[in-house]
Amino acid sequence: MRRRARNEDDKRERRAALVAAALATFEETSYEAVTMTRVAERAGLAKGTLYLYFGTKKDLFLSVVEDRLGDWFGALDAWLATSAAPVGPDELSEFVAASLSSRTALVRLLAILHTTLERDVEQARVLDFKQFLLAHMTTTATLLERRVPALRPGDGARFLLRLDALVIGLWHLADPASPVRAVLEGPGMEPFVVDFAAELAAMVRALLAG
Amino acid sequence: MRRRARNEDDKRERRAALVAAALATFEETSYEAVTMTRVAERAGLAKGTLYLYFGTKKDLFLSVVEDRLGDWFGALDAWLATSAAPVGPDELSEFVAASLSSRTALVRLLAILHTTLERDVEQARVLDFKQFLLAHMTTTATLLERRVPALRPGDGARFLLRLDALVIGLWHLADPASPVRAVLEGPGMEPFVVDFAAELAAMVRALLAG
Amino acid sequence: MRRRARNEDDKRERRAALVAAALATFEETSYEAVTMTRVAERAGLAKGTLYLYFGTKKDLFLSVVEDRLGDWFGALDAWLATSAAPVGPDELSEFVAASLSSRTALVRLLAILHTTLERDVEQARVLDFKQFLLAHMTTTATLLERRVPALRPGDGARFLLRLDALVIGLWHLADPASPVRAVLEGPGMEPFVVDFAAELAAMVRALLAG
Amino acid sequence: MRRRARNEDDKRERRAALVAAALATFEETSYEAVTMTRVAERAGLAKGTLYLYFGTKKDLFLSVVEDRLGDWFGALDAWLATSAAPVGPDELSEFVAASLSSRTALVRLLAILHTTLERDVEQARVLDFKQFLLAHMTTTATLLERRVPALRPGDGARFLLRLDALVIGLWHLADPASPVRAVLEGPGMEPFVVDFAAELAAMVRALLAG
DNA sequence: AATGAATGAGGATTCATTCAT
DNA sequence: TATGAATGAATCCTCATTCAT
Repeated sequence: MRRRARNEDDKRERRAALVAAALATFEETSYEAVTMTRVAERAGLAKGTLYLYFGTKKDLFLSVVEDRLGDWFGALDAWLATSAAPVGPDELSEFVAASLSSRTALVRLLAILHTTLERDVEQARVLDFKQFLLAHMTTTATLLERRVPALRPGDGARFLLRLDALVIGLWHLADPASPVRAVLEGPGMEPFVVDFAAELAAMVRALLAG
Repeated sequence: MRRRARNEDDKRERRAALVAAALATFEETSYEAVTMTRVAERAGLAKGTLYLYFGTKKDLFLSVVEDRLGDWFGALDAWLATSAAPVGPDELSEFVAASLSSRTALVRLLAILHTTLERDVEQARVLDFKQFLLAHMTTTATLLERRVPALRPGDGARFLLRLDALVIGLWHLADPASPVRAVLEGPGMEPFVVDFAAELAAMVRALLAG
Repeated sequence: MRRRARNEDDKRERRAALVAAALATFEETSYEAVTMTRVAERAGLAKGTLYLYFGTKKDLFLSVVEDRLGDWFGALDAWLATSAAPVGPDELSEFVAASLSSRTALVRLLAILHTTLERDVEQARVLDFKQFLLAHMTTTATLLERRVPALRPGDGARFLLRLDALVIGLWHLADPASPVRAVLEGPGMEPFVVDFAAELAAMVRALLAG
Repeated sequence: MRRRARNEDDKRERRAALVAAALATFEETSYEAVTMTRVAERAGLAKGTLYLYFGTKKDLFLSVVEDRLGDWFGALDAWLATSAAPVGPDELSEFVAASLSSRTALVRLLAILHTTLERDVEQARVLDFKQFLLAHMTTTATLLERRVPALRPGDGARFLLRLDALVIGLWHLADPASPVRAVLEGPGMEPFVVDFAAELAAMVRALLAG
């Protein structure tokens, strides 16, 4: 038996370790392939213990999303806070595309967030999650509206939501299953091949321009 | 035993009946909830007979997608062929949003196409499906480029692909699971509420403008 | 539609063609993997036609056994009829082992004859099969008793039956499934490796001597 | 819910109970007719619990074989260890035939071991099984070589393997399906009727003599 | 707090055989 | 005779979650 987590700090640490274990396993495989047993083992704990910290698998993964999303919001906020100079559509779209392309796990999670992770979850958990999102969105929206002239006051949150939609949709297209990938290598199939980063940048730019 | 489908016409008809049964069942429930047994029963045939026409559940549903997508492409093509007058971004985005909003089943299918229906399918089936798509896309792309000034030659196919991405992403946001829906009715959650048709129209317009 | 088999000769020919198709398919795969559809296709006929000639899959395969067994009995009889000189245990066991080793299909069929082919078959079909066997056994037994001094009058049939047992048992040991084969290649596993021909010859010799 | 098996002893006991349930069900029916559900029910456990102890149906039945084979090896070893007097071929063959005739389940399992139970199994499981066999064979072979003059040093293992072949082959002949049994009761069919115990004893004797 | 044994729902698929044409 | 469309039975296994200890 592992050392017991008596105080709040210990618990927080243990939660973080479990989230990290879930993330690492997810990065190697897929959401379906991640079993609660594997996560617990990876964290060096028993399955039952995992359930002391996260009530369900979806609860756990919503926490993984919070973790990764927090990381990304943090990076974006930091970037926006670097200076006070106006940020053009090109600059913003490039940063967004690059910062997301290098965070594959986050993108993959967003692609299943609404269809899988948010289904059949306790309403209270959803509330927590949405409030977490809301807090980050509000902060970042404000920063965006301040630095990006293309975004008028009140457009920040909408921009982030639309970005979410673009990320989800483009990832679906850009990440074909292996038999599909094989087919798309054939002649004439070029129209179906999507470069996630490039296309995301282009569409974000168009959005800011349009 | 049902009357036998001897000639090609009978068979085509029976295939169509099975696709219709699958579609109807899907419209009432979800992809997971559709069992091959239910589909067969609904069509008044034995399960084995269903497998005579469609090798797997995914094969069946790819055919449903082809059916619904063909229907939508047909509607779009017909609309584009109505006159020869230039079609503006507003007009096009409105038509697209309206034609898709009234085709919920199609949109729901697109939202799971790449993540579910195209996974673990025979490569040959994927090839058929993609060629079907390609044929429609090519036709429609040509019509679009002819009628829509905002689309320059060669932009038609890309437009359709980006539209696919938008549809998928926006549907994910616009169709929350019921506990999520409940949460989104709370105060301050307005930023998360997405009106599929309106948002799709807006983003398509932006895309054509940008 | 294939030319109809009107007279008895045509029918016999067609039966033979179907047996040959079943045998060829069996040689390439396994009993389970042989489907009635494949056999019919291979013979250039429809499945329904196959059922005009053989009531069940087991009926078909019993006929394949009759065919292959007839061939082997013929070879043995011919060998025994070559001269009138006494045949020693070594000679006989060598011939038996060699003639069976070169007839893999027959051996594989014998290995599943009693457990699979003879289960759930019409009694009438079994009677036919056994009478076919009996006729051959009687003939060959007589020849054996005449030429092989080690076999006293009345021992021929029993010898053939014991040979059947040996063939079945040794084939089971000599033909491991692939994961077993892999394990048997490991150190210390030599006792489990069986050379069908050699072991059969040895055991037949022992039987004639004992 | 059944009392939980916490320590190793409890688990061993539970494994044994499941093996016993499988064996009992097999004795009443056939391998195919034994469903995992029935075995679990018989043991008073849930299906999932059964899979906690045995990964697959074949894994379970290989354990049943180990159980029954261990029992038989034990009986043989005990018999061989009774005294130090030389054991003649007649004595040995009688004991072998009798000990196996009274262990129908074991014989039936051996008859399907190589064709069914050892097919499509994890290589690791096969390795375990073969090592179990090897251990018993080695022990018993040594005892045999010590007590049975007819077996020279090094002949013990081969004897056991040949015995396996005889058991398998003879059981196939001695246990006809019911329509076959009916046919064999007819006139002239006596050559096909096999008395397992008698024939096994005779062939073992011949083997030791030859 | 920690453990890990126990639970049990849930569905696609194959193919021998039949029989309407 | 020939065809091939229609039939339908039958079962293993996974893994999130619970709860006794």
